[in-house]
Amino acid sequence: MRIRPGGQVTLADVARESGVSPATASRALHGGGGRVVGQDLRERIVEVARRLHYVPNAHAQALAGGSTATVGLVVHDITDPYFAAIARGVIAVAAERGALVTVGTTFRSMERELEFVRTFRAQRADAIVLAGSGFEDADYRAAMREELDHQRRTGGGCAVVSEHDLPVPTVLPGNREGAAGLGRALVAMGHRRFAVAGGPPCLTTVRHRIEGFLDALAACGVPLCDVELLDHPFSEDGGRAAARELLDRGSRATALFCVSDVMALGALDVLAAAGVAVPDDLSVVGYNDVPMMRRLVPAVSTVRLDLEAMGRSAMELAVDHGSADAPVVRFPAEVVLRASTAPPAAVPAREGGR
Amino acid sequence: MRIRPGGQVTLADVARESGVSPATASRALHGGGGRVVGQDLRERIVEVARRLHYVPNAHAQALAGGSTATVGLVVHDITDPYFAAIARGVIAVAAERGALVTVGTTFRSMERELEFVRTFRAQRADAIVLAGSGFEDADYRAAMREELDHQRRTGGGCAVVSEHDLPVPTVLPGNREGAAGLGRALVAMGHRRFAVAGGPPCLTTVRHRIEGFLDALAACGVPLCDVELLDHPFSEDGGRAAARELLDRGSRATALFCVSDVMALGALDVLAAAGVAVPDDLSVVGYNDVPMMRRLVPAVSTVRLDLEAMGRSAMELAVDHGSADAPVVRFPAEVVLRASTAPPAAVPAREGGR
DNA sequence: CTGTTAGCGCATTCAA
DNA sequence: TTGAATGCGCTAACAG
Repeated sequence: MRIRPGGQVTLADVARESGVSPATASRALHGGGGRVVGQDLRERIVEVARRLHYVPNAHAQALAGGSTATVGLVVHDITDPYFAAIARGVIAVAAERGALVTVGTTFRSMERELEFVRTFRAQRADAIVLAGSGFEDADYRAAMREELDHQRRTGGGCAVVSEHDLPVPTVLPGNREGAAGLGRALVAMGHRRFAVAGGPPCLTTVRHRIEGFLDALAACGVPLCDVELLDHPFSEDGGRAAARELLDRGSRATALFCVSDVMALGALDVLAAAGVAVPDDLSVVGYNDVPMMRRLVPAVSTVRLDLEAMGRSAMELAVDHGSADAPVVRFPAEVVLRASTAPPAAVPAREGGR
Repeated sequence: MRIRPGGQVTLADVARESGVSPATASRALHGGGGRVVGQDLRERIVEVARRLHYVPNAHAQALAGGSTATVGLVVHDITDPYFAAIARGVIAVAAERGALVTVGTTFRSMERELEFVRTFRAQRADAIVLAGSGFEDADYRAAMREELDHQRRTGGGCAVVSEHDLPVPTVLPGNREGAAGLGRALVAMGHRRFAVAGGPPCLTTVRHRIEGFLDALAACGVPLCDVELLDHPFSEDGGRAAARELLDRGSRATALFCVSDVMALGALDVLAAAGVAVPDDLSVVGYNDVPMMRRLVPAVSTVRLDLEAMGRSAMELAVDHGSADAPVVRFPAEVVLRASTAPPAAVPAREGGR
């Protein structure tokens, strides 16, 4: 970025122009230190500041010991409605507390994620919130742990959303349980052959959802060897790729579990283009219940998470907890069955199934 | 926010521990000033810094004359896909240039918008981008003009998306033309009686779209007194309210123009619940072509704007232009007719209409 | 190549 | 109530 030339109006300018000392100007403008400035004097100073368009230098203020009133939020992709909803919650609480939110977008890169945390630490953010899924990587985890550790040790707050396996305040969405509930619901409907469109297993969220789903199937007596695992990016395009793979390999699955709504969106696109009828030929489910899912035709079955509340909770945990404790707040997941799921054609809705 | 207790590891600590001067440590760690530090010495210092978990204080760096590599982005609502798309463009370009983006969410309050700009100025942001519509308010405009003026005068960049009538770099989406094209298309289809679900006319974007639409209708000979103006908030809920008003007053309109897709979404919800068939009973159109519109059933006719490109362009304008010039980059709007629009039932698709 | 000196703009001790 | 002095952590001159 460009170097900024001088030309700023400083507190000293305001003080000189008002005929007072910088200290007095500072007190008049920001009322610090419990000290009070004479009514008329203050008014005069404020007036001069306005006339000069004085804007305090936030860096100087921070450096001189004041608070930065800044919160760093790390997300994978701000255009993903999942993160948008969480961000909304975080921003709302931050606003209530007079803090500004800085959003860092990592596009799912571990290096970038660490880099953002370091940058936020450099900015001395009052709190750092990690909204994205953690990675299944020992080095990453150790590095992140150290960063957050120091963040807290130096008086800053932090919180993570999703399982990161880090000793910091954590907001835990029901991933295993929700996916398990979905699995049971599908089995109860009569499905026996499944495909799972999963993101990369290095994402903890992905792994948990898949495990929860498979565990439930196994518990219901479904042979897991019949489950096709489609491993693709955790994105709309990834969903598209998964659906294409499904089609290409001539899958016999009657139900497709996409580990996120966004992936389901992509998959549905490809399926529609290929003439696959949902749910008649194939039932499709997603995860998160972002607002769009209920409006599609057919409306998409999914698992509801109160994303905005999770964001709010994360922000609150981040600012309200010292380095001592690391509370965990769990958010329940609720299976929402809609029109994109139906008993498989081969197994009419006969009672009892099997 | 909480005050941050001390405990930070400083450059001085690293220097002392390494047995060198702070200046040397600074150079070794950040390689500034063209000066070079001896290979082995540097390595030792870097090692010490790592061991101590040294994180430079960004405020001190900024204060001492370095760049802040920070960009402030002001939006009305980050969960609105319109802004999410623009933000994505802004973030992408900022990332290319090594800058971090700070997002401020105003929820359409003029005061908050000004407050964010002041805050970004206080943070000495390298650039400030206003992504939301401007307001039709002389005081607001004058205040914003002064703020941005000073931002630029002090070496910072800035840019606005949408008509703000400010002498700064501007990205202009086709609002009047797009809305006019929509109006003509609807008239060509045979529609004569219209309703317009508009946001508050104090938003410049809203006013331009409505004016463009009405002008086109007038040019086509449609009596404007037959156009019902529904004035509601510029949001999904506003769209809902507009549709309810339409229903309540027993409107005879055959086509509903919603000034944004998000409003159209809300309106469609209410219409569906009320049993109004789209497009058979009522044609509905939106604006912006956010990704969801093409997936709804019926797919929604709208006006396409390349939002992400607009965001990219704004960011580029902001950093590449000094206070001298204020270029205007126009982005074309393209009418996209889909299934939510059809000739009105009363006027079968007879050639020529009228 | 490295150390020394001097501020960046502000809030906050202290003294008056 | 106000003013003077100090230092936050760092970088950018200058010397050496």
